[in-house]
Amino acid sequence: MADKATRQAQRSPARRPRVRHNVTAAIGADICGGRFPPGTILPRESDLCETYGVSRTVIRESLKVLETKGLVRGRPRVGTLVCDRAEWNVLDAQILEWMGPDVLSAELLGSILEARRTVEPAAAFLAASRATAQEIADLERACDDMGDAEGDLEAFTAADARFHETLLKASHNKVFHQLSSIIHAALSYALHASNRAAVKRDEALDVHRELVDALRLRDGARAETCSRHILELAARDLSHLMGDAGDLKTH
Amino acid sequence: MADKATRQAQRSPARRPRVRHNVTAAIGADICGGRFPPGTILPRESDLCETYGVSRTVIRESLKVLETKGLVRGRPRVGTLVCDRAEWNVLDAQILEWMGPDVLSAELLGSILEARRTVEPAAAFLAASRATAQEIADLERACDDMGDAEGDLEAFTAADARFHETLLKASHNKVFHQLSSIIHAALSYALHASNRAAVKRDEALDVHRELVDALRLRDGARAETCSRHILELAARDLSHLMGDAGDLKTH
DNA sequence: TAATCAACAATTATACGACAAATTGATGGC
DNA sequence: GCCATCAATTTGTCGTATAATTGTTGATTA
Repeated sequence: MADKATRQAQRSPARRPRVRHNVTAAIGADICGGRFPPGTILPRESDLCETYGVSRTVIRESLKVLETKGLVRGRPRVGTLVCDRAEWNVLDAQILEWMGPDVLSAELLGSILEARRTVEPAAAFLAASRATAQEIADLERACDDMGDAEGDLEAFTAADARFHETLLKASHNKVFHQLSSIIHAALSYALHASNRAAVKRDEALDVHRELVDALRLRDGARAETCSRHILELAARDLSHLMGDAGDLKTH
Repeated sequence: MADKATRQAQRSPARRPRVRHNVTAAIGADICGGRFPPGTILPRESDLCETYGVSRTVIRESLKVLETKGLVRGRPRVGTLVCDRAEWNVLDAQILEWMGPDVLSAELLGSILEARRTVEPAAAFLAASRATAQEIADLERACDDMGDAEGDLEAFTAADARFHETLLKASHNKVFHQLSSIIHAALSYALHASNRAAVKRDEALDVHRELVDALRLRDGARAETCSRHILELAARDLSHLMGDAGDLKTH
């Protein structure tokens, strides 16, 4: 998806009534992007009103939303404090989006990959016994879209993300399903930072299809193995991208 | 029209601490508790003002917060729609708290247990190589508190929750660390619904201590095994609590 | 008579101004 | 030099007004 008009919101002239939800994204992006570093107090609300060109009501609603995400903490008289990054809810899809591919730290990317290697194979195993026919069809459709993408890296990544999200959904585990956001973030990073070779994409696609086959046959063990294989490819991509910093290997 | 005298009477007696937080929790609890079932439109904002005795500003900020949690979705002219439970962010600590032990569905509890059995052993393995001395000391302290709790089930559960939260933190994986909330919820449920036998608590405590030993020796495999053992005990407790209906698989 | 479209109304979305509360820093007294 | 009191500043809350949006209803035409 196109990343909205996050910085358009700051640049808006004056009276533009179409900026209710975008102010939250603008402030959130400014915090995640480092314009308001953790530990600092951001400007008082009346100043933020002028900065973002909206009323204090909107500013306050936005700050309350950011507060629920653990990004800031408001205290009377002292102002709104930007929380430490450790307190940020990194499972929140919007925060990951605001951080963007450029700001995502190597540590966080490593954490996400580790989590995927833990969760996704388990989800694949569960999906083998629980996936509905519709979900399997959706997975196959995602594979087809990945194949049709050809040179379009963005379309390929979108289909890839849909595949993994559907897989988590097909595990019929509510906790796993909620973790889709981190996969979006991981793939989004890979999309922007990499030029994945076509060969590897083909290889990945083959394994994806094999996983769907395993699901259709209700073969949990094989589905789990396929998932591990997919993530191994992703891990290779990532470590290659990050200059093999070495922190990625689990064992 | 809001009765000004009444509101004055409310605020004058003592202090007026953080109206917004209470109102958000109240509406959230009413939604999670079933007073506003999914699919329904909740009363218009001016009515909510009277119901909860606050101004529309506070109501709107609360609704905005609930919207970010996926609980409701506001649309102009039509009102605020209560989203389906599938859209709720069940990883959110507050939502789990609002749902409470009575409302937590068997399906969600099963999902949480499944997720724990997937994540915690992996976290234990990682913690074996990454835990700091301070974290290991904290884990031991939690074990001691569990032992000191004796008959106090609440204190025991609190120490238990602190143990598992510290373990996830010691994995030094940001994603795992954020999942602490679901463990709190699971243990909170077990606390309110069960009368865990003292024998089992002793057995659990022994395994907890063994896990700390494994961490101290940097023995990842053994830590992982201990974690599995702990969760096996928890699973037995849970299935026993829920009338061994086998509800853990599906609905 | 039925279908399409336009005007209306109701409700949310946003804005603005005011006051209350609370915390912190300063200032004066002991 | 320390402590208590006061004032200032900023958030917290409130009330109302205006704009935007959409469901509804009624009219008009084929």
